[in-house]
Amino acid sequence: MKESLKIFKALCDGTRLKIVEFLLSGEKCVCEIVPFTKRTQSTVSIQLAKLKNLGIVESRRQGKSVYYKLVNKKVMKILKIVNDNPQGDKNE
Amino acid sequence: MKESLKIFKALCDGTRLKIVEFLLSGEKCVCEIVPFTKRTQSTVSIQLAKLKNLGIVESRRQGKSVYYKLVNKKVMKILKIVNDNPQGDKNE
DNA sequence: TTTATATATTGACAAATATTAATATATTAA
DNA sequence: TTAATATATTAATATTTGTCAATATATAAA
Repeated sequence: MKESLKIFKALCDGTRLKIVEFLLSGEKCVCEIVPFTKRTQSTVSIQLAKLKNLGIVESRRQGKSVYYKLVNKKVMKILKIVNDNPQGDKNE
Repeated sequence: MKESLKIFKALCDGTRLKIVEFLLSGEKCVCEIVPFTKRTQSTVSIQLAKLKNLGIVESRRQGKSVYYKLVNKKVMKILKIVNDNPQGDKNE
């Protein structure tokens, strides 16, 4: 699949978008992500797996916990743009 | 719906992404978009309507033809980033 | 008005997707 | 080893989605 399409498919679901935006502030444990998203543990686990397959995040295990972090630079840039609130014009 | 989610939902389908990238080079007639995407006329028309509802494009009629153009600045910026091929690092 | 052309809409359908409960796996502690 | 905890996977289900053929609408030409 085209790289750009992969990125947009990764971000086009509310749960995944929320996860990725949470990860903007750094690596997070699944046990933190689940309550943040207000979804069940299985839902979050499934969506994390999709983000991983799409090359957006990476994970590492530490003891019983698994930590996820954003590894896609383009996604980081895109989220900055999207969350930017320009003051000059409506949408500069 | 959140603005960012709207943008990603707009771009997460192959047909819509192709249309939007085509429109990066300027306003286009539906009669040009259809052959470019290699989809049926009804499919293209439906996807154009979705892009319009999501605030990504606008249309104007001129005689029998309808022209569409990109009007979302953030989408333009995002597409530039996504289609950028950095040479320094894998993905700088 | 009638005909031709361009685009939009509808209805049907298959495929993809998100969600959850239940279960499995992995790790650590007892 | 057994029990407890954290995360992943599976199976079932409901919903959404993309596509197309057929039809409707709008405009212009004859």
